[in-house]
Amino acid sequence: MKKFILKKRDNSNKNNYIINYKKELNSAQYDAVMHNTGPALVLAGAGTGKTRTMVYRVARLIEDGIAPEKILLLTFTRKSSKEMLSRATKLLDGRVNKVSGGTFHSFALQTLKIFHKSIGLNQNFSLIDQSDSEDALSIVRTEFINNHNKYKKKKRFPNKSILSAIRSKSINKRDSIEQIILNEYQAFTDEIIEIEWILDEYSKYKNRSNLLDYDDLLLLLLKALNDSNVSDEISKRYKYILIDEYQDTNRIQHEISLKLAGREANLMAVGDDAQSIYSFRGAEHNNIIFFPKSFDTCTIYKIEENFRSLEPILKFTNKLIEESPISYKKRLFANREGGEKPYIITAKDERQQSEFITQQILESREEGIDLNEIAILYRSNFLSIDLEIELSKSNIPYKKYGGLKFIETAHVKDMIAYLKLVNNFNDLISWNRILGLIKGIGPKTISKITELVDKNSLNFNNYQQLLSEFRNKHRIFETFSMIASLSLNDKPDQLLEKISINYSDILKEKYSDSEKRSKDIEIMIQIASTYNTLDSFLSDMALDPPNSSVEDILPTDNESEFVTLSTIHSAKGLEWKKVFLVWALDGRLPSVRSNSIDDIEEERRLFYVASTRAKDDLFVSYPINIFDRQTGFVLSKPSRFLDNISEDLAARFTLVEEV
DNA sequence: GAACGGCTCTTTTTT
DNA sequence: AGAGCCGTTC
Repeated sequence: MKKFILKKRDNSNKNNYIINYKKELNSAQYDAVMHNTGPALVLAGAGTGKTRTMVYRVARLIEDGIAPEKILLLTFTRKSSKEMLSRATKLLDGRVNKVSGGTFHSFALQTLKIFHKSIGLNQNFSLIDQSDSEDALSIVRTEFINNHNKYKKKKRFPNKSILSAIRSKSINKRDSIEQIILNEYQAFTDEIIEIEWILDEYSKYKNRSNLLDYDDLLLLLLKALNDSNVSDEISKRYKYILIDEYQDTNRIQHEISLKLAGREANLMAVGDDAQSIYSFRGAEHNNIIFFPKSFDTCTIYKIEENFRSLEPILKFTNKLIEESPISYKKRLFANREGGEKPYIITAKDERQQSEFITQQILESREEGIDLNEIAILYRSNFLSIDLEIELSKSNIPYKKYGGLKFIETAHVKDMIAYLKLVNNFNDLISWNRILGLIKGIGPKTISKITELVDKNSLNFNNYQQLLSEFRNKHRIFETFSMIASLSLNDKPDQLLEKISINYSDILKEKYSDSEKRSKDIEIMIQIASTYNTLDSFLSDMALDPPNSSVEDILPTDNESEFVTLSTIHSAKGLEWKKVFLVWALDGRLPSVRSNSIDDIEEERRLFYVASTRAKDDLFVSYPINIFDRQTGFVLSKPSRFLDNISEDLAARFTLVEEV
């Protein structure tokens, strides 16, 4: 019989990596990158190279022979996932492109497409976005109110967006509707039964239409993962899981993460509890605290050296967050010395604030600073209006993030609705939208027609007989015959071309600015031409739509230099040399709508996220004497988060106009 | 009875 | 830009 001896494996080839990890990373980053198996939590403060660490870890795993498709990288937006992978590709090579991943929602979609059978999901489901979902809720709600006279006139019955928020929170926080109302919507504690009933009807409505909303994606993914066949298959597929922005995951995402990781639990969560800003979406910054407790052992890595900001900015932001009762105290220290203290600037009104910033940007341009290195950040979308006017006046090109997106404009949504019907004839939400475009057709007629669709008694052969009694029947017929002429086999851009021929009449009737809107549709067709299948186009439009606003959807390439205007939320993860945080006014940041201590603390973190975007210069400004309609108060105090900022941390100025 | 047009109000943040 | 309300029109 042969005798074996165990020979110690030679690990010295670890030094044969293509990438010199030791040299290119600091020791905290290096440790996280080299983390091998088992659960790990990486606490990486703002500007400490969190993305860099993830990029290097992906590369390192691949260099160690892990098949790239077995690495699952879950990120907060698809943009950040693309960015990470392209950076890792530059670092290593094309193998990186095979890494699996996306956002939780897009990953859920991919998985449900494969495993739909095991949870009894019809394959041809389509996705609806927030506003579609609210449309459906509104239909159900109106019907309910019409059937119950006592809600007709009197008091405030929750509107569609509140209903949507309640449902969404209940799913995302894994809590009952009743609990959510008792905890967060006390104004409606007397209507719990009614709300539950409406939300239940809404679910049925979606089921009949074969539609899934954002929350359903997560809920069904979790359901699928609870099937042991699915979860076994999944654990075979993905051996190493990395999750970014863990502080902004919610309870259901946490549960999904644990399921995905399976018994091996090669799960690395990365995040910073100081930057948790999505609690309105059910995000639970405590997830990051609970994370290690979900396992017997969990390695924790802290990365605290800040490479982004000059020291005075870091001192300022450290002070901002110092009073926050977050659990993991980090001490960020600066790698970059020099620079000036942040400016805190009082403007007498909004106009003056806009003019000042515009002037600063013009001066920066004179000094040779690239406009791409400048950002203006604000709490809420509508706070940018005056700035936009002023920037346009001075011919400063800008690109706006957050706010009304291309995909959310009425005409684009209309076009999408036609496409969805090609894919799914039972999509009642799209029928509602499309039929509503026809002149002479209102809610009553629509509900009669959709009822026929719902009963499966209407089709392309019999619509003329069934719908002949209606007023304006010819226009209804036109719509039907147009949709009938569309085929699933046509490419998305061809479909849109056909639709737009019919739609252009509607557009002209409905809008005074129809020319502008029909240009948008041309742009839409261009975007669609990069897709081969309707399904892929529609999925992307629901989960990964072009996220800048209408005007700058297509890079008007000759203008490659632009200032960024963004909500703080949309600025997450990004950085600029010069950052202007505007409207740092008590009542705007924190918003007057934030009341509880938790709300206020989240506003503080928002302030923190905004200021930590700055590399070299930070300007915090606020106008005073602003009348707030909601409260009836005049807002004239700077943000309370600036209260404890002493003169050695920031320099305060008042704008005075030169005479 | 159903749909329309014009008015005012209002705007946290997003997958 | 859009949503909701209300008086007017078909």
